[in-house]
Amino acid sequence: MPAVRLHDTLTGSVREIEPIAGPQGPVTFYSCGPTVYDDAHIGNFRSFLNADLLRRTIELTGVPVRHVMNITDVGHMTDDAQADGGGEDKMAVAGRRLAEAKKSGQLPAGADIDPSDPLAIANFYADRFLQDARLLGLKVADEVQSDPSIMPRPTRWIPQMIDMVRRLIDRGHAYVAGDGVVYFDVRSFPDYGRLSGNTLDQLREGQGGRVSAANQANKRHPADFMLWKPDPAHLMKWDSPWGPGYPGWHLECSAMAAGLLGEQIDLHSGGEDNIFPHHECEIAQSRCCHGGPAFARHWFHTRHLMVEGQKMSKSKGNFFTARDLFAKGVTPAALRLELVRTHYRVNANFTLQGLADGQRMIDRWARHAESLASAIEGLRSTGAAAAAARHAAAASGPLERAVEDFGAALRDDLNVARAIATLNEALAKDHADACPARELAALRRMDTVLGVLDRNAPVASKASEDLEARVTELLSRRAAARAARDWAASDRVRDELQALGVQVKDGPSGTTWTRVVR
RNA sequence: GGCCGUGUACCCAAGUGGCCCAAGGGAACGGAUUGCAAAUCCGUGAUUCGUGGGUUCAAAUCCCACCACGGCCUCCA
Repeated sequence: MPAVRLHDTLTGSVREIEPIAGPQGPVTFYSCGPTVYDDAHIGNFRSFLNADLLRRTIELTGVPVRHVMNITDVGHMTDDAQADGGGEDKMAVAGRRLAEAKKSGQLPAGADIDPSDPLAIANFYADRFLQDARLLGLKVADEVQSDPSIMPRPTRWIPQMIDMVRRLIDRGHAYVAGDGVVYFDVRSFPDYGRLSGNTLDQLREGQGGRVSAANQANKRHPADFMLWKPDPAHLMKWDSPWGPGYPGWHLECSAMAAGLLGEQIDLHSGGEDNIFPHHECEIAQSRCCHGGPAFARHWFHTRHLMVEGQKMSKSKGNFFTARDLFAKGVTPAALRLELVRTHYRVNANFTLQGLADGQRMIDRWARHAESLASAIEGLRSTGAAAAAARHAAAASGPLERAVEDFGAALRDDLNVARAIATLNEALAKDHADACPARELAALRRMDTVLGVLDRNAPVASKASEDLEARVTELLSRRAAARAARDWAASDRVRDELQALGVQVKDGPSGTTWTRVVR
């Protein structure tokens, strides 16, 4: 099967993925994962899910992927902007927030953690992230259960980071400044700026409004970034040749990618905001430490997610977490599709309407899967050997024929919209003569990438159970009214259900209901 | 100031020189169905691609200018 063609941020070109290990793979793929000071929001998940979509697309071509995603549990500083570390430790901020939540009884049941223990805070949010990620079908979050190394935590990689700092100093790419901080010397790496376009002569000191001249005094160049900060007062600290302190925040990915995947890797992903400075700095560190022509062969960056046409940011407070939406009755399938259906190199606009649009599409796919399954079951139970033989000999059905185009669309730089259109077109075609087993297999194969058929149900919770009980009670009242042909009473109950956000459907085989997302 | 991305129907969105009087989904509308609905199924739906020029036999697709929106330039996915 042809290889996946993918855009690469570094060269700006679309190229085939050619695994370092050879055409049979595996493809080595490192994704910048979440920080665990708080719950991940849907913008984070757009980036993680696009990485997941990429790895599933590669796997669809028959090439295995070794996908690593870190979980950043080191408490970095709120004012990392100052590059030499400043402000407050984010883990401490999270701890204070948790302590307050604990006091007011807002902590979820069973979450009895010590808000002064940074690792406990990190683990608390990491567990919640993994729950969300599994619901959304992030494959790496499933794999981590049998292979913990696949989602590494930087707090367990400090020796490797220290080793990298030492090597960078030895090779003349880093120095200890007057304030005792170890900095990377950007002028020692001529390619600095190639990824982001922020070359040293173009970089404007403090253009982001966050770097003050005073904090630059100790550095040889304003763009020099911190590798190790000695700070005995820091919440999390480790011994090092430069005194007890903590590592710079770019270092963890360089160390873990090299340790788990190799000094050179095939793919590296992150959100677009990671391009600079994070990935620019990673490239500098990794290449200067390990040598070699490249760090990652392909850089894969997902653009930001807007919400209802507005920029989403923590400060604006217009962001949703995955859990917020699950609590509203949004299915993981709908959220997954909504976050992945817009091409990764375009800003996506997240809307409740879009979520509903996608849900209808998924429901149609799911109905087809069910009807195919029951057709198979029907043939089996009637022992229709003749029909089975006819099906086996039948020409390919519409879904089976769509698989190739579906895959081709995805292989073309992840053209999800075209892939979905291919599927929808096939579904609208007549498949009366097609073999249901082969058709279902084809649909399932396409779903190995989309990943929606098996997560198309609302997430159960205490609230959803309460709602269900209430709805069941109202529905039986309505059924009684309908049996008595008391339409007025029946409609009153339906209005009541509507007020609860429940849509009633009377079908030939009884009444069903769904939650309306508002 | 530098780097980058986007502008296609009411909404989301594909299309990157002829197969485009432009895919797919949703909404809307019409029909079937229904106690009435919802859901479902069938059908309708842009002679036009931010604006203005240009190149070409041929442009949504290439070039120029302009307008608008978004991202990054050391917190951020």
